[in-house]
Amino acid sequence: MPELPEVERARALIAAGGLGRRIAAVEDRDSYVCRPHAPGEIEAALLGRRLLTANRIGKAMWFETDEDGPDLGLHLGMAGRVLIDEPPADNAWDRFALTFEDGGRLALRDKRRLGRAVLEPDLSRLGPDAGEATRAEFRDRVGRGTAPLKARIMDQSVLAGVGNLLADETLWRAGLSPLRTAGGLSEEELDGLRRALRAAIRDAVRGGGVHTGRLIPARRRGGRCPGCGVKLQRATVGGRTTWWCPEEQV
DNA sequence: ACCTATGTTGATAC
DNA sequence: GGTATCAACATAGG
Repeated sequence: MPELPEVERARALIAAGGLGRRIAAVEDRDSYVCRPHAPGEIEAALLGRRLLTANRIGKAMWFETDEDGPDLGLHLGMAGRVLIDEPPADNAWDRFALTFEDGGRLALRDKRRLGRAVLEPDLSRLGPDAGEATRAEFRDRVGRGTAPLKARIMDQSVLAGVGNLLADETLWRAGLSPLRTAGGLSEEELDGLRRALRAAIRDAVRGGGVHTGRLIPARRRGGRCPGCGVKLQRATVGGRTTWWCPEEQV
């Protein structure tokens, strides 16, 4: 699930219901999800503090804490979700959790364990948020290199937040082939790509996730272009399964 | 049983 | 430096 739109919803959930509550306990026993911290380390740093702010760049979230405490970083990985004030999963899928003094709870529920909880997260290698990059920034960063366009927009150091599904949806909306060489796009094409990306993000945040996109339901065997009805093409591009319309995406 | 697939990221090799 | 590949994790399905 989690690409930029899902992460934004998780951030908003925490902003609305997770701030200002005093932390009474921390479940940080999963030393893979909490690496490189040892069990108990995150707990020791956060006990008695409260989350003050809920921030996001791309798919990365972080929260400042009071009393000059460390920031807490959360990443949803490939299958993570944030839950607030829900009972713990009986099956051990809650890989990290804060229990508040009032009895409530904030949990990172993640079967796959590819999510992350970490103190003082390193955000230095992230590009600008995919929804916030200015036109000049976007032209400059996306419109270079010899990698296929899809790989370029999914590179988190170029632009933060675009995942596999959002990439396919965006390229479809923009009418651009995922196979185009990033550096070969015109300024007009780059501007159009930026517009398509911002619209796809806006729609997905409103709709509840990137799955609510127009192309996404057609990304399956025999799927057809929602625009012209031709059979979608499938291939591996940038290491990820990619679907696109061979007619409309040039 | 065995192979493939799946929203991510990181290390590694060319 | 940029790009490509594989591995990390767990589960589902053909």
